[in-house]
Amino acid sequence: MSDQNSACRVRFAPSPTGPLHIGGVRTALYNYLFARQNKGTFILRIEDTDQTRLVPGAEQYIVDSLMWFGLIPDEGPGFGGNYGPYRQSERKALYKEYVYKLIDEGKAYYAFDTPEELDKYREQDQTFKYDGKIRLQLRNSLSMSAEETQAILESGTEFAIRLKIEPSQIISFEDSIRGQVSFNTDELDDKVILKGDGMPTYHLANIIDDHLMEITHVIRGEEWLSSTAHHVILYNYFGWTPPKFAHLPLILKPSGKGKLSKRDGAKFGFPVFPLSWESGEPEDRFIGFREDGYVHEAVINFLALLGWSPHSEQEMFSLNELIAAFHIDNIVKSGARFDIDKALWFNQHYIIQSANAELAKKLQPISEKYGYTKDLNFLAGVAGLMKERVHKIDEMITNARYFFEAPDNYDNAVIKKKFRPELADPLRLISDIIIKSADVGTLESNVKTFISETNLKLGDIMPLIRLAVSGTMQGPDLFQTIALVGLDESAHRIENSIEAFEKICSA
RNA sequence: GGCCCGUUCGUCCAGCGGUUAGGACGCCAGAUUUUCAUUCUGGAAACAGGGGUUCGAUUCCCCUACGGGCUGCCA
Repeated sequence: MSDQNSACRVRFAPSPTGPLHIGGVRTALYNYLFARQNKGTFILRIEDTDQTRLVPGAEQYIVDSLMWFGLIPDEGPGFGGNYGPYRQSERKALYKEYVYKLIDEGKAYYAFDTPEELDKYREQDQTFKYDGKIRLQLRNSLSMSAEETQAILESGTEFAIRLKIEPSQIISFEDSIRGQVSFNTDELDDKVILKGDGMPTYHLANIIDDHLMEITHVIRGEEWLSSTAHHVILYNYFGWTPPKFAHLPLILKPSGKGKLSKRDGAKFGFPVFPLSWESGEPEDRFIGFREDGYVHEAVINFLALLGWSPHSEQEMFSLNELIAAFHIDNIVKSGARFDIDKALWFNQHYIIQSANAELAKKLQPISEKYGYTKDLNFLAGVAGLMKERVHKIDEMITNARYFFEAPDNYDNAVIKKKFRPELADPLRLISDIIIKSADVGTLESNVKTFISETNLKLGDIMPLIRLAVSGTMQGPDLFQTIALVGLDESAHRIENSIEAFEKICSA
């Protein structure tokens, strides 16, 4: 139990630049599980240092998403806590104080090169890197005299502050998932740590906040592994002890290459965001798992197993079971392809497990979308009959429209195979029996008795009744279906179908 | 290009020197069922390649190949 730590504090630190990606949800989940298991603290920190990429509503979306999954932060904006503020934009002054300490100690320096100049260098040389080999040829406080630097600073020119990386040193750290990872500082560039607008970059803000918020374990995506060397250097420069790092494998596209991205949802036909998102821009609309008919338990279970293994044969985990079973050592090293079929399978399982009344509540807005006005009681009935034959909530309606309106067409192939003119009369009689039946039980026995007395086989007439009532051969128990549709309504549907059947057969 | 990380069935995971290489999703077949679905049973399906180390490598080391990430005054 190497990572057990009763005082552990972990954070989920998303950037509010758009809806929270499903990979981000998994990162949040692992952090949450780790915190809960160790009786630690799960912190939400909003990393909004890039003012240009800030998207209104994104922060709220992040919070809403976490709430939907039940991953409730112990500290964070709107959640309280003694280490705030939890929005980096509100901590701006704090970072400056630290950055100037670095300047004073010669561990960072002013850089006056404009972004445009740097772009030009990169255009000319693909391998351009702002580092110790080249910095004396560029415009910064290391290449200029103190007077010159002072003059530029006093002129009010915008400047950045860069981290000064010392040459030829080996920076290594222990990653809980990957083991020892090392970098040679010769490969590292002098990262900008304070931008022209006075905001820190991720690297600076991140380590200052993690230190000040007493974060003990940094559990984040693998895309941060490369820059961890810079972070370790920063910790060293400040004389702080770095937290433990764990870099999670990425979630990859189901096919093809690269990590799963926001556009992949539309491309592959499944959601990549927890909740639906709409910014106003027509191109910036995405359906969420919730709106697409997934239940949060399923998404969590699926995500938990994408990159982590319980080392047992157990597949189904509630959030509490995950808390008990989770362990960082069992996180997988390699990237995991996103497989929507598996998510669908989990979803089906959790839908079947759900109480009908619960499902009815989720069904109501969907049914209204289709113009149906049925009460929760009725919808619970639909849920009861449909839940074990759907993968998504909405399919309880889209695959069973016959509970809400009479079918407007029939499965012709079956009719042609099963219908004969002699069956018209029995169908009419059955229609009568249905109307006169008191409840499902008597309905079923009445109809079955009639069928055997008429010397018909169940297989001769049942498919036709089913078709008459629902239009399709796929569906729940016929008698229960009839009962829910309504005895009178079902009887009418059967009467009305006879003519249609005759027409189909003569065509 | 450079650096870092990775590589077991189509996919997600087990395996941590000696196994008939295991489970799950998906797929196929069968049973049950008035249909569909659920459920149950069975089946096909993998250690990237090459060198070492070892009595013995899927397991340890190296190389190659492939995949991924980073390489921004984005996070």
